[in-house]
Amino acid sequence: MAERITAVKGMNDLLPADMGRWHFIEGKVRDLLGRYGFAEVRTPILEKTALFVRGVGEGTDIVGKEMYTFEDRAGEAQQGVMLSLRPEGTAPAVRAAIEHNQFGQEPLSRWYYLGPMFRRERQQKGRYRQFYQMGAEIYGSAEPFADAELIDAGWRFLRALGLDDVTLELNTLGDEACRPAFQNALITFLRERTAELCGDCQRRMESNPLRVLDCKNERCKAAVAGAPSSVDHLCEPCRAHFDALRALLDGLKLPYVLNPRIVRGLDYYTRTVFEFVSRAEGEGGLGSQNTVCAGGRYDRLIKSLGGPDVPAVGFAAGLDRLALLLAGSGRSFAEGPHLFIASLGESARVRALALASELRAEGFKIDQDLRSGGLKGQMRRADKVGAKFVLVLGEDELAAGKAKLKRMETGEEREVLLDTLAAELRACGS
RNA sequence: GUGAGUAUAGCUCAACUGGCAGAGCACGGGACUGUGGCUCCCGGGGUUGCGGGUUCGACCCCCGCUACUCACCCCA
Repeated sequence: MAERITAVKGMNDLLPADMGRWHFIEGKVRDLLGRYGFAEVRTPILEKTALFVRGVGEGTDIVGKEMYTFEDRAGEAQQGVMLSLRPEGTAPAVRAAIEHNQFGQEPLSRWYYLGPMFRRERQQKGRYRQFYQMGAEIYGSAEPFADAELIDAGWRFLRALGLDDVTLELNTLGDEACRPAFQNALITFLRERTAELCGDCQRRMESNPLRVLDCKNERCKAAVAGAPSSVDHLCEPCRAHFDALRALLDGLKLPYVLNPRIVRGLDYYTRTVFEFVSRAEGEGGLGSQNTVCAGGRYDRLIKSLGGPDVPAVGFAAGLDRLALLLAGSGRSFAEGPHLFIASLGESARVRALALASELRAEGFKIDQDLRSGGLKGQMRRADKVGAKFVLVLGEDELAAGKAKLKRMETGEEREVLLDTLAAELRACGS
C-alpha cells in the first residue's frame, strides 16, 4: 500500500456532515448583514506581505511570526515579490476599496467579507491554521452612530444563530491624542509593581503594556487591580464619542459590560473596541478561545494604507468557533431531501429517474438509491438521509399512473397521481 | 515558541500483576417475498501511531520519534 498523504497540520476538512451548520451560519451572515445594507466583497487569499506589515502592524504576533510568507517566483528581470496568505480580512478589504476608488465614489460604504484566513499558530480548540472569518466594515463615518449600528449588526447576527449566552464587552483605547498619556501612566504604575508580575508580564511591560491588563495569572490580576484605566485618561473628543456610543447602545436596549482589559492585538484600532464572548462551558463551550466576534474603530488605517483620511469601524467573527458552539448545542442542521423516490422493478426505475429529474427542475430536492435493491433497503436509506416523504413506485402503481406517497414523520401513506405530484408536494408544505 | 496529557476497528472506549485484541455506535445482511425508526440474530472490518529495547511471551514495562488534544502565548 502506498503511503498516505495527510492534511497539513492545523488545516481541517469540513465534511458533508458538517456543512449543514456552515450553510446555516453563512446564510445568516448574508441575511442579517444584507438587512443592514452590507455588500459582500471578495478579495484574493494571497496579498503582498507589505500590506499586512503596514496594515496590521509589524510588531504584532500575527505579522511577526504567524504569517505564511514566501517569495513569488522571480520574473524575467525583476526580483520576486514577498507574498503572504492573508491572516485577516480588514487590510485586504481596505486595500481593495482604495484600489477601486470606493472612497471617491461613496462617502459611506458598508462592506462585508467571508472566507478563509491563515495563521501559523499552535492549534487548539477553536483555533486552527486555516480558519474562516466573516467581517463587516463601515467606511466613512466617524460618528458613534456607526459604531452603534455595527455592534447592533453583530449582536443581531449572533442572536439569529441562536447563541443566547454571548455577552458584549466594551472598551475604548483612546486615540493618538490621549493614548500616549494613558500608556505612560500605565507604565509608571507597572514599574512600581514589577516584582509582583509574572515573567511574561515583565516582558510585556516594555513591548505592549496594555497586554499586562489581560494576563490570566492571579498574582498579576491582583497587582493590576488598581491600574489606571484608559477610560479615565480620555481626551475630550474620545470621551464624548464613548459616552455617546454608550447612550446609543442603551437606546438599542443592547446590554454590555465595560471591560477595561480588552486590548486588541492589531495595531490599527483607535477608540472603540469590543468583543462578543461566549459563556458556554464544558463540552459545548470553547474553552479559552471563547471570543467569538471582536472589532473596533480604526480611523487611521485607510490613510496609512495610502487612501484618503476616511474613518472606519468593523468587526470579525470566527466562524469555526460559531460552528463549534452550534455543534455543541445539540441542534440539528440536517438538510434532508423533500422526497425520496423508491422504485421497484426495472421499468419503475427508469420512470423514477425521469420523475426525479422533472421534480428537481421544479425546485424540489429529490433523492433516490442508484443501486438496485429491495424496498426495505430503500426505506432505510430514505430514513437515514432524512427525507420528509417517500414515493413508492412499483409496477402496479406505474401502470395506473399512480404511486404511494408516505410522510415519514407520521408514517401515513396515500395514493397520488404522478401527474399532480408536484402540486401535492407543494400543498404538503415541503 | 513553552508545558501537560493522550495514542487500540470509521467513531467512543475496554482488555486483571506482562498470558489467544473485545464491546457499543456506525456500516452490510437477515428475522419481515412491497415499507424506515424500535427489538433480536448474523457479518465484514486491526501491522494496538512508528522504531528500537527488556522478556519464553508486550496493547501493557523502558528509550527514542511522530501525531493529536488541552493549556500558556496569541487571537476570531
